[in-house]
Amino acid sequence: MSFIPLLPGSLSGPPAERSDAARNRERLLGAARELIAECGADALTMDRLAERAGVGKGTAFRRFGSRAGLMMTLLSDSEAAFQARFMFGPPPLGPGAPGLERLIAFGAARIAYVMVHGDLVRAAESTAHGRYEVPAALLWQRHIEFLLREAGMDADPFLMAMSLSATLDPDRLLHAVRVQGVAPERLTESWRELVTRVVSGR
Amino acid sequence: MSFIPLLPGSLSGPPAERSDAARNRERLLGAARELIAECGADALTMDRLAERAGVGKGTAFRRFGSRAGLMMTLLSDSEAAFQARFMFGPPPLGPGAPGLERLIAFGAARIAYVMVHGDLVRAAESTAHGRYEVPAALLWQRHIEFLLREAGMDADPFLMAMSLSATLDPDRLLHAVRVQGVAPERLTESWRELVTRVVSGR
DNA sequence: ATATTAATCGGACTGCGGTCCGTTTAGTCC
DNA sequence: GGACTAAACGGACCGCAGTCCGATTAATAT
Repeated sequence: MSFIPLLPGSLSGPPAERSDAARNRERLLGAARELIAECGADALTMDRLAERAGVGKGTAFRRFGSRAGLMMTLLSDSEAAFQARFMFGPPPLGPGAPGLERLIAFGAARIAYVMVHGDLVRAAESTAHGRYEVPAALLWQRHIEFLLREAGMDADPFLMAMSLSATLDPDRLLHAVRVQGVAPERLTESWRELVTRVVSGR
Repeated sequence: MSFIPLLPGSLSGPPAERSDAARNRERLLGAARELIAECGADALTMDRLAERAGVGKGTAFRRFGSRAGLMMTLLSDSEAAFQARFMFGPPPLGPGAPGLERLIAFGAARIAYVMVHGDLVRAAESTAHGRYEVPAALLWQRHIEFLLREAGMDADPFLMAMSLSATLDPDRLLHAVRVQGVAPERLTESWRELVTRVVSGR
């Protein structure tokens, strides 16, 4: 008679990670955080990362798939927290407030988020095939679409959500602030104007 | 006594191009058009281009600066024509119609333009430093800003123009059509809704 | 024609993201 | 402990955009 193994396998997760793989992942994440703290996210190359972590280059790619995948992993904590805030948190960001107010709050929060995690977000989205397939971006867009419907917008909420997402594109936001010298509060205010007009439009 | 040379120099242009340089530029442009016709713009690499043109790689870069520069050169004719249409052409695209109608027409024309020259436009904008510094994109954004003012928009026309430009971003438009299967007419209609609400807003 | 000079030429070179594949090793079963 | 296997390892390798610099050549002055 044999007992059913409790931990690895069977409980429908990834079939457990080998110890050396786990160790190397931690090494790589640590090295990545070090390098970013020292030289910024833009200067992080996969070669340097592997060298710093004392690991082969192939290992770095097998763990994270790509440079963008690594960046997403580094962001995942703060990103999950952000998602939790607008999906389950207190109003006006979370449920409980009218759609328009939630939209305004969402844009403001996203702008603030991008101002903090800018380079990381940009690096995470700069994947060759499909900048718009990034799960987080899709979720945000669907959230905007939902809020638009909630606020009574009837004209093609799907494409309207796409347009509004484009406005919140990290690349554009960072360019406006860092190159054109636009104050973040001005971005927030403009977003408020935009969604107000779109929702209560015509 | 010596006459002032008529052609090269003096008349404040680029100091004339050497004959071999001109010949190589034509060769490169021809080869580029061939390769794009055969395999599409995405498959055009600077190595293949130089090889096909029977020219060194360095020459290709000196002539056009970068891959994006080459693409811009290839587009310059149709782009100039497009600019002429909305700056000097007949209404509603050109001057003579109310601001809002010109805005609507502009978006429609730009969407149509991107549907035709899609890959080339995308390749021309995918320059490492500054996707938003591309002269044509700047001109479009300023044109939108001007039309917004014309239509009586008072709330931060600069940033509103930026948002609307983001909606017309070639990358996003092509993704919507080619990956998500959105019909171009639907994009045009959504643009009409968007600018109408933004202009006559609140 | 010859000399001068400055622009052009071409291909070797760099750094990058990403892939491949022969080798090593962790976990398991006896 | 020893044999087995599937996974992980690592670094050589690829294609790419872009740079560099010694060799070449077109235009000009003599």
